[in-house]
Amino acid sequence: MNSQSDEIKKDTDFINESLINVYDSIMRIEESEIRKSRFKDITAKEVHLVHTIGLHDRKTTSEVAHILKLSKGTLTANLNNLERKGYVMRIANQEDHRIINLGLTSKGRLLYRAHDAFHTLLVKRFLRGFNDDDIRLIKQAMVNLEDFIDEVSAK
Amino acid sequence: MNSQSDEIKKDTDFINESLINVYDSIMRIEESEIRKSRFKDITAKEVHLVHTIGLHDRKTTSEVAHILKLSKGTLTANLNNLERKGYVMRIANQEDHRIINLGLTSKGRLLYRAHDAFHTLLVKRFLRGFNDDDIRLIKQAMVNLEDFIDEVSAK
DNA sequence: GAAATTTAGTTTGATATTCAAACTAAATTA
DNA sequence: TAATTTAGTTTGAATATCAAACTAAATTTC
Repeated sequence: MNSQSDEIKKDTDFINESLINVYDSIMRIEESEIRKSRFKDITAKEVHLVHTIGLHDRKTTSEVAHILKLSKGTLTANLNNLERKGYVMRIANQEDHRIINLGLTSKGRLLYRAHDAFHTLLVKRFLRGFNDDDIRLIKQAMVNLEDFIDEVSAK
Repeated sequence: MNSQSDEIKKDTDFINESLINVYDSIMRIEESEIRKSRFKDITAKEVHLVHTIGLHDRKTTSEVAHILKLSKGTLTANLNNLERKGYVMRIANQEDHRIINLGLTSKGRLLYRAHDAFHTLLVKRFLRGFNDDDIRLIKQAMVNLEDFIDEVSAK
């Protein structure tokens, strides 16, 4: 093996370890940043749930449970907490009285935007120094990863 | 805003959502793949711990707890499970009888390698179709991300 | 159109995970 | 040698999770 391919092996190994390490750190930072702000009663998991509800406005409880791959019972418990803390609202569905649609309160939307701003900053730094072609290339790598995930999930 | 920068905004938004989505999926897939193999009694968290112990052989319990950012009590509980299942061993330290060094059993090393093989495949697919320059570029993006994480963690 | 079935969400009961603080035993320092 | 520090475990409390039982509403079947 020559030094050129050694170099590339080192790069792929680095990418491998990085992919493993990065997420835990992001979750931890997200929680600590959010707790420095006015949202002191929120965990990383709860931010994630608020993000999902904000992204999928007025979806039903079952739909959100499916998106997050949580059981309906677990989601009910989480919703109780987030409703009590004033971030999420349950909206009775007028057509079908079995259905509860979910939405964010104005406090919930504030949290959503604060979290979104943090992520925008994160991605800005992730892509720092890259031109448009580079960004397309990195996007393609993420598409590859999602394709792989879909493939393995489907089989 | 012109259509060119619209395009790039869409790419960065995609990368943003992707970064959030991908990890959960990877954890889920890892667990389901590992459970299809001969290691049916293992959770994703436990694979992660086995990976860490494999990577940092013969480290002390406190060192591993620090690496994983777990309390010592939590690690003790996890070690009890993994020792019972036969993946991890506690090795009494001869110089200092307070210290327990951690290592993998041969079954643990098998799991370590199976998990590693899965990750190698994952990264291979992540980098599919890219040349050496592209890979260096993607590595740089991961370095950017780790730098950002370090920066925010430090402050 | 009443009875049976299905669906949406909640409640319940059991199990897992985690942490901080108290604790034990060993090593180091005074 | 006594006091302190260190490494790891135990304990007790708080959370999170799931599957299964349950309730109420809607749909289907006869």
